[in-house]
Amino acid sequence: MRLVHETTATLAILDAAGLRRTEPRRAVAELIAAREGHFSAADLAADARRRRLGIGRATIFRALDVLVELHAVERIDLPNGQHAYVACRPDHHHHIVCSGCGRSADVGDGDLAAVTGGIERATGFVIDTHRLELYGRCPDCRTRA
Amino acid sequence: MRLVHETTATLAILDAAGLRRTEPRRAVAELIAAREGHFSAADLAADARRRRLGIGRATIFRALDVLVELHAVERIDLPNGQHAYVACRPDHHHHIVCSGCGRSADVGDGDLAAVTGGIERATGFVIDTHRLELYGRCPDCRTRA
DNA sequence: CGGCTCCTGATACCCGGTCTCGACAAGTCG
DNA sequence: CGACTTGTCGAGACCGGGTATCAGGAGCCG
Repeated sequence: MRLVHETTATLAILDAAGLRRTEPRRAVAELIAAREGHFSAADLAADARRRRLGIGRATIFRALDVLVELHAVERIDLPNGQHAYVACRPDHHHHIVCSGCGRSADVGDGDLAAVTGGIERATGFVIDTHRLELYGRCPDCRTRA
Repeated sequence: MRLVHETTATLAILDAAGLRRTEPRRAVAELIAAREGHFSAADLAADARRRRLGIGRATIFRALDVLVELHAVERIDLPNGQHAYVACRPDHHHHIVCSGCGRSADVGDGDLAAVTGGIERATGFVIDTHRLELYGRCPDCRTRA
């Protein structure tokens, strides 16, 4: 089952980073793996309370910080300006977020380099990093509509 | 002087939207025009206090809402996840933000349509909107370094 | 097992942003 | 000009995401 795989992978990442495998971090990793689409820290806190895990709010934020640091989770900005988190793979990529169900898919840079190159030439800036976020409707939500 | 032009333009936008030209809105427009680079609502509030304008915090947020609505100002997300605002032109575009001085330039979509088209084909999503934010160093900051 | 550290939960706190409310002033109409 | 209507204002309470603090525990190593 995918969930187990994902959480063990997360724990392996902890090992690799020289961090302790603690019970709360394991639990947070499971809560995240059990979610679909983007979620907020408050969502996870609510899940934890519902399951009667004795996990504090601060711990959830700390675990999220760790996972963001290790690129197992990323912070995204919804069109309305709110923050959310999504589980994702650890290399450089972008997200396309479904406005219907909230699920997101990872997408690569594609030919973005050509675009940024053109912008560098036009503006004289040297681009260090970029962030591309896409919003739309996933195939499921479209067929359902 | 650029400041005067910008604020009068902003006031004209208010008229066009059927909103009242009030003293506080005028003042906020001036504060924004006097700023370079991105700024936060707290920055404007501090400016207002320093100049002894009797402008409340809530009013600054309300004025910013109006200007965002009218596309005279845009909300951006800094790489560290914080929110900021930048004055900008009212059509669709993106921002490239200098990590040195904070100034930003507007850039067009370039060939981004090709990139998003490829992503639609690869993922099956239909893309409604996108947000591209670029971070780097402006020509001034580079020559200065 | 002993002990050093890192980690945790509770709680207070901070800060950006919103809501509410009584007062006020912009534009309107007579 | 003056009364009215209603959008807007400032103050301050409030809210929610996120952080700092701190005493107590759990991991891990020897």
